[in-house]
Amino acid sequence: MLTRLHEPVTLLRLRLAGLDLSPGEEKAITSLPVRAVSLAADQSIIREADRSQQSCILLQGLACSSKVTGEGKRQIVGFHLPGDMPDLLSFHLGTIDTAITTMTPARIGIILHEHLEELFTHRRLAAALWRAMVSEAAIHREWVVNVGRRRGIARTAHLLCELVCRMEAIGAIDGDNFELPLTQEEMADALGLSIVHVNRSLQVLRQQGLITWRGPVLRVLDRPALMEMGDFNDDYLHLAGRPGDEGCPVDRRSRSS
Amino acid sequence: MLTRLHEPVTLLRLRLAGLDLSPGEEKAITSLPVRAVSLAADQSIIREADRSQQSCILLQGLACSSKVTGEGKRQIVGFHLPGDMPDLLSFHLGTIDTAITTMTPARIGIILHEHLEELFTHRRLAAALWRAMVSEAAIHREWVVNVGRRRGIARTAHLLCELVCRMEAIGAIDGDNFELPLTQEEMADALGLSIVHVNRSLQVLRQQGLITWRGPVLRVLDRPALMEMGDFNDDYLHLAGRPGDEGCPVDRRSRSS
DNA sequence: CGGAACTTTGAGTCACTTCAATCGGTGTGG
DNA sequence: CCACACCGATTGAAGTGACTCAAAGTTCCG
Repeated sequence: MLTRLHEPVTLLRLRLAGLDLSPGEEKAITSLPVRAVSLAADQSIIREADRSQQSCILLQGLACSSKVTGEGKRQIVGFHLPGDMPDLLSFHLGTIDTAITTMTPARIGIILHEHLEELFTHRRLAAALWRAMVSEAAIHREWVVNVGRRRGIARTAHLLCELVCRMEAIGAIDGDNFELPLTQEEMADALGLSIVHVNRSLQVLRQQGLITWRGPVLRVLDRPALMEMGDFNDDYLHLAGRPGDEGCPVDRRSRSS
Repeated sequence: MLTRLHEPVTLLRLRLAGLDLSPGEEKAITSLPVRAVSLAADQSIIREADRSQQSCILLQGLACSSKVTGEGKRQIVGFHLPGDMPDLLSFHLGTIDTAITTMTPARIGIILHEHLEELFTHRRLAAALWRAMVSEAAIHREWVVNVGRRRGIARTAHLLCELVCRMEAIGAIDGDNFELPLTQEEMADALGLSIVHVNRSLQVLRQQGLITWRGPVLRVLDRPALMEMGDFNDDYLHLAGRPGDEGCPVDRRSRSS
């Protein structure tokens, strides 16, 4: 099904949060040809064949990027939420060095690189994509710290905090509840821990009254305490509307195009 | 000392490896105003004050980005070699969430963001900077895997392999020797290990005849074996000249500007 | 009701850490 | 030129966080 951006536009907008678009920019986004595709859980998002021809935007559902070591151990290196463009880098690199997999049933919008190029001709849109890319890299850096220097319990709490904040930023959180349909195995692969250890870490968080996690719904009972426990500070997420995060010079200028 | 790009240009070019520049692009680079600054080892590269006003390019020496946990443990999240632009992201984000520190005496070139903007108007140069950014992110992802899923010895070997390959890519390697003036403490902070364990891991690598590391000079005695030991594959570095790494569509097109 | 997938629990083991001391090189002041 | 101090590398030994193995308990779903 080839369509124009309807719901996607609202998502793309979230990524550009804080930007009021000029008519030209508006049009560039809404006229972007996008093919919407539905996927089951645990499906690879990347088809070998057309790697360097297209990228996608996650519309609904949860996905992750992962790599596997020579010993067969999997490490998830990042989660993708609705509005993210997990394989945007293929546009610039021509290859992708991670597997990108849905973790829930999902819908993605596929955008051909030739069309994506259009967006890049708008400097402020290009800058917005830059910012998305750069803040993804910032998340990776924090993950290195998390996996490298925090022990199991803090590490687990930290990841939960990140997910809460990111979910919140895209409005996918309801009070203190939100859907987090991850298995403990997936948590383990994201945290560089064993399943058993994740299970025990979560028990501690529960016993201390910080969270509840029954079924797919995570409830954060005591956010400050969870952040404390996870040594968490959301600066690295570069969420919109923070002082010092004004974006690049291009944005601060009057609208062009 | 305000200067024009002399030696820096050769470095910037390395980043763009494989691109033959048009006269316009050539000029954009060589006319870029750059202030060269010499720094001692263990100096912070970022001065609080002008964070969002300028970025730098590392001309000589070795630097790293690091973060510190609430418990005071340091994690190095990436190394910077000559030619890298460690704080390029400040151009897009306005803030930097890591400390950037010299690890040896170093020279950096400081470029004002207003001048950097000039480069971004050249689409192929902008694309080249994108690629630099994106491949840095790819390195971060591999670090997450390394720290999360490989044991001490493999982890250590893997990092050495990365440094060898990156050094080689910028021509900073002589045969199998190259200058790697890191302390074991710095290695430990990069690997998420204790100093003691790094020391013992290195001993294994030496005893197995894979490396020699006396003083600041690392010699790789058996590269294939070291790569084997470190479960290393250099795909993620996206070094120039690899099949599938043709860069983005902008590059594949005829020169503009 | 049965089976698959996930969670939870227990117990033993190991990789890695921490603590603490020694060794070796290098620079400096006397 | 030597004594001392400092920094980094190395070693030993004890402790522990996290892993592995294995089994049992749950939940979900056809």
